Amino acid sequence: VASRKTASRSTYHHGDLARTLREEAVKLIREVGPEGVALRELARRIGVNHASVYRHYADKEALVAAVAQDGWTELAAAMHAAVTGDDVPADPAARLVRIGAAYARYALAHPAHYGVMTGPRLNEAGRFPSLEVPIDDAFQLLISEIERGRKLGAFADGGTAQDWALRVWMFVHGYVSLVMARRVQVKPSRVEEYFERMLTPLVGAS
Amino acid sequence: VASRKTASRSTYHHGDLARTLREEAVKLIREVGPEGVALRELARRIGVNHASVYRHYADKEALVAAVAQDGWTELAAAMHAAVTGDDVPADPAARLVRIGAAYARYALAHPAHYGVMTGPRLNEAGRFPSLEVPIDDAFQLLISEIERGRKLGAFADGGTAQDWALRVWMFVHGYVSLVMARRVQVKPSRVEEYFERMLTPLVGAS
DNA sequence: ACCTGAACACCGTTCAAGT
DNA sequence: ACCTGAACACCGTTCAAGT
Repeated sequence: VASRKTASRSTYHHGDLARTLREEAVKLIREVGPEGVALRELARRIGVNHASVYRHYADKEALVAAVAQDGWTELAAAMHAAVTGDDVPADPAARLVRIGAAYARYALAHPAHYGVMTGPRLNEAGRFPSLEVPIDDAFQLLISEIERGRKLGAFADGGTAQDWALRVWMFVHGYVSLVMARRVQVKPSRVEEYFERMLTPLVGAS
Repeated sequence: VASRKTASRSTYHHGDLARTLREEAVKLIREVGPEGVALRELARRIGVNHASVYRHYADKEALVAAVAQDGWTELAAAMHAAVTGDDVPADPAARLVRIGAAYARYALAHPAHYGVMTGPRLNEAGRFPSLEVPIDDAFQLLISEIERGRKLGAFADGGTAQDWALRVWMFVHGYVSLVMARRVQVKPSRVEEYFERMLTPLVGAS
């Protein structure tokens, strides 16, 4: 047949509209906050009819869920990077604090995106199971670090490895939320340093 | 002059519309979530013209801020009640855990209301300074409990009393958020018990 | 003084119609 | 196969007009 499958321009003059929508949504969210995303405004900025969004996402919630998933994927990667490479401490508690600090840094560098990731209960009805994949990945990193620590005698009391992983997640999310709400004044350059100072006494690192 | 200042019916046939609006808003938020409040729907339920809302609140955000303030006032009262009366422990860490558990219980009993209280950065531009009053009240309770504990030798390391108060606030908000997002499965009747089990190892109570 | 009706500029979603 | 234009049922906010 005569159709050209390889030509990038042959599919759509914007290239990959689904991807363009997600990227423009991130920008819009950054400007107007997690609540203010509007599909019509989004389409206007890209230069397509607003109805064409529905060719790529079932509805607004589906687009938002895709944006949230992109964010969790990046956040999980940042957490992994925090305990990969040189100058990573060997002390289990210190490693855990590092991972939490990387989480806090990502969230506070992308506050509106983080708002979309944690704000609306997107997968409450099980609509977007793939959203859980990077979230589980991030959580599993905490679990494996804690289990590694337990073999070395850390995090012995206070319940299971999961209990400890949840404690860290609860604390870092609370930290991020309070800094974001300006309940604590922290300069952007001090976000990680202050996080380490706050969490360390709780997990007993030196 | 002939006007009747004392007759309750003479002012408005709904009595106190501002109050009615806030109460109906709480109900509506409970049904549709923190995002779904609509002034027109609110007015429809009460039976007034939607424009009359603007006689009592400058805009939607002002009404939401008033609802949030009502919530913080109730939450602060619940925290005070947790360390008032009989069978309140004397141990400083145990008292702090009790206050946190009362916070968690209130938040998880009124999840949508709590979402309004913590979700949008309502006072970011300093529009609603009175919103800070009950929030400061709640925070001061944490501070004074911690300072009391410090005189007895608790919370000695790890920074100032404010650092410790923030740690507790961060943790309890994170706990509430993760339970609300169903990242942890906790039966409503076990919310306080599980909170105590999670926080106690972090603050070193027996 | 307080409430109403109409108007304005927006939304999300659907669907027949175009190419 | 993919995008468009028009329509529908909603919003928040404003304002002249009613009582």
